[in-house]
Amino acid sequence: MLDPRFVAEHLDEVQARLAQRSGDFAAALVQVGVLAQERRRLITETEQLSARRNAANQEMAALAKGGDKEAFAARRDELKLLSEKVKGHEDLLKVLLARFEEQLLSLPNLPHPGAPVGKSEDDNRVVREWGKKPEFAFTPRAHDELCEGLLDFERASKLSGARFSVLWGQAAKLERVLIQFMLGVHTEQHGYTEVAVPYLVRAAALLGTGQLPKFEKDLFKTARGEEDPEPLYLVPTAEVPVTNLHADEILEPGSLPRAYTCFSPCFRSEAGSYGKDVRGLFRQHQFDKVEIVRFVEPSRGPEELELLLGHAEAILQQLGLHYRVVELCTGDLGFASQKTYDIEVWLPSQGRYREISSCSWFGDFQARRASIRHRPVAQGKPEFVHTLNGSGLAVGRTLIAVFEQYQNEDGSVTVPAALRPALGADVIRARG
RNA sequence: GGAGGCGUGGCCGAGUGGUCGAUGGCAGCGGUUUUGAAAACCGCCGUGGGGGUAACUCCACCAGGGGUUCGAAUCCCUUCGCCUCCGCCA
Repeated sequence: MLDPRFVAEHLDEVQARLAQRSGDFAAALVQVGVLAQERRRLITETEQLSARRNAANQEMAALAKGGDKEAFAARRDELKLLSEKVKGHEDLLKVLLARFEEQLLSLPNLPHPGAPVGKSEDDNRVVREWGKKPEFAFTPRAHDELCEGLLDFERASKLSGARFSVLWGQAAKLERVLIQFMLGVHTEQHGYTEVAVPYLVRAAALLGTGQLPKFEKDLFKTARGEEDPEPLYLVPTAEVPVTNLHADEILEPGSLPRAYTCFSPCFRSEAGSYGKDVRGLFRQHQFDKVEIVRFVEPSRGPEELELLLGHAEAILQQLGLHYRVVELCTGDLGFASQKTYDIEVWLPSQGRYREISSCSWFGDFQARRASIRHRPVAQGKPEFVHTLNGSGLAVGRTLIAVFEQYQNEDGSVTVPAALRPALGADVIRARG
């Protein structure tokens, strides 16, 4: 959520910066401006009335002690009216505050001033490339044509429909080994604390990270019985439970930065992506991901993003996978993010780079929504932290990249050196 | 699922419906004392919001929501959470 005060006092600037995003927020902003003024007026009025009532009630206490019944009764009738007036104002204020917050929650984060301005992913800025495109003496195949029999979409469809997968044998094991490898690197080399969290969360958690209220259609929602007053949602990313670990907390001085890594399956309805990436593992309703999340001091935001990005890149480097880093332009930025780097891995069968990680700096946008604060100095005022997160990495897509970049002419796949001991094999072959 | 109990500030723990945002203790912070430390003593020590350059001031919050009342931490209803006993169970 944006700072309500800042928005109210800098409507033009906010309008200009949001205009760089995709989507139209002009109308919502006008609403916010009007509501902000109305809010201030109503608060002042309500509080003045309450102050009057409070003072009068103290006189009542004295009268009650004094025992002057007539004066007490007369005053009481008068005060009843005042009390009702206060209640009326409080009700109005409650409604207005709810509307104000609703509008604010619908606004995305302001793009960072340094972010490249653009409309779509074509305007993203390439930051760097790492490694070399693998050369093949044959036409490279798509991942779902390699190691035949290990990736089973027919049976997945029987169980759950489209966009699910079943992995057999060495593919299943590779998935597990990749997870283990990634968690190992982040905990042992990058100083992250591993955490295991629930995969079903309340709406409040999704509100905190920004998936709700706007993107409910992208989520899987569960319900206990016909009418569930508090439905739970399947997590679309571990970002949600992990970031919200510190919701409604004030972290004591010296406790930042905090760095957590978490494996989780991720569930996404992929509404609106019909016809996109329908083949193979690339876009699934359920996929595995290792996430890295950082809670940091606001002044450290920029360096922390570079650090986090480096941690995600390290996985690809240790696997020897060719990739590039792009900085998202303002039009391609996610709802909650102010600055994002995507890591795109090279897929020989498609002849292009595809997203395998997204590393974002949210400023205090999520911290404000989830109320995650820290105390910079003992006895000092709490302030919002900055949150960052990134995929480190999407496991299924890493499996795709390994398959494709390490493929052999006979359809087998050479195992990257870093994974050989854990996998217990140098080559993965078609199912016998 | 059945029966009972409990939810107060970082923690513990008071609080006959009327200056209670809340006594007290612990922890924390600052200071005095000390060669140093401990102890002792003094002071500070919740969050959000409104107004003000500021000093400061006002409002709200005693699990959440609703109600009674001139007035609610205190009474009533309700939801949630925790604990104990019984049942069921991976």
